[in-house]
Amino acid sequence: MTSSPTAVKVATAARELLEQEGFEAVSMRRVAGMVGITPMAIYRHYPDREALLNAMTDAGFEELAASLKRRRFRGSLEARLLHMANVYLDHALQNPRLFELMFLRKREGARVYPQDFKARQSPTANQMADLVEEGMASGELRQDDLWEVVFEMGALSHGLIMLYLGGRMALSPDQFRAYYQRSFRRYIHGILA
Amino acid sequence: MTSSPTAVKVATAARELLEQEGFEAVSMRRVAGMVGITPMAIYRHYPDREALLNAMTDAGFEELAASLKRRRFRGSLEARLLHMANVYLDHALQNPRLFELMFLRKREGARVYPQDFKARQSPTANQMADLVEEGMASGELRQDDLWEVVFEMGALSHGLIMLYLGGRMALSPDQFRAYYQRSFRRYIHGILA
DNA sequence: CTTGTCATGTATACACTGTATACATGAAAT
DNA sequence: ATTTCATGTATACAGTGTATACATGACAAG
Repeated sequence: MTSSPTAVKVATAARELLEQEGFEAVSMRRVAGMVGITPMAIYRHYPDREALLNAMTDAGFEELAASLKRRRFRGSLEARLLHMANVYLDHALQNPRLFELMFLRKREGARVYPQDFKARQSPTANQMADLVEEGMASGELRQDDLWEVVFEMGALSHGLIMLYLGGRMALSPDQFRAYYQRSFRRYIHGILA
Repeated sequence: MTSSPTAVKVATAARELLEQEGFEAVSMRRVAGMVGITPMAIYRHYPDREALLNAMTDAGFEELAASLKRRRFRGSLEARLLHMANVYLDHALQNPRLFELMFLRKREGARVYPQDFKARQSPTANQMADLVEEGMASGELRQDDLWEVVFEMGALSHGLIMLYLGGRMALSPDQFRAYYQRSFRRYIHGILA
């Protein structure tokens, strides 16, 4: 748990490899080579490759939560929701492979809907939930299941981001960001006339 | 192109392996073993493993398009939209691993937004687009960018399904289906009071 | 000072992967 | 009868994760 010096060297090497050559390129041998140790030495710090990858995604979640916490969100409820979604998007665009790892990979210990979210164990979702709850309390948002709304906003967000990062949208980052925001607005307002 | 007998044997063996043990278990050696040929014999029918996987996802898209075409959708616009989304969901729940393969994996030749969709090269999206277009024409839906709406409905759908299939939601299939429908309705109506 | 403990590393080996290369076989066409 | 060609096999190589056994060096106790 108290990560040793080489443990963090391993983690940062792995992260570098991840972002530059993708998930499959993160092999024990290559990571070890970058750090200057033997492949088997990694096993002194991580039980297996899976655990190494998990450590990277954990770090990713912490960063995301931190950068959400760092911001001050002002303006209308809608503006704040959009602003918050944008922080998500920033994180995704700046660490695309890590983002895929965070949300695509099946892994033990991932937060599970609804219990872990209702227990407020997801720092990233909590912030969104506070905002939505406030909106429902003030009457600006329709009374509804809080966590259903929050979770599906996340699903829409990830759905779009995954398709974009997966190369299924021929848009520049700026174009995608604009579309992403329009999508969010449509979700909030609905598409009915 | 004109797939030989063994080519389809290989494909069906691969598909079986996929649904039963997951994507990583689909190895050339295991598939070959099931068919009763040498691993290298597969290469007479598919250039490499990647191509074999692509063939499986192509088949998946064809099946999905076919089962969409088979249905008759009636009732209100909203009912028909929901019904259509449900067909998607059926396909996902019945072929979960294949579905992941279809939408998660990065692959050459995947349809790209917006050009391939506007050129109506996605049979599955076309059906959704027709419905939305009709709604916009009749004035039931707000005038908006047709393909943005269609594509983001797909993104919401995939986002939810991927999170569910990825084991991030502790819901029974029926519970998930109900949530999935509520999400869709919220997208259509918006969440504002 | 010595001795043992323990964290950290190495070396080797095994089973598994995709696939390049070279060769075999049998059916259909000339 | 001979050639051609599709289809298969056999072998080998480079890569993977990781189990097992051993080495080394810092530090604490006697």
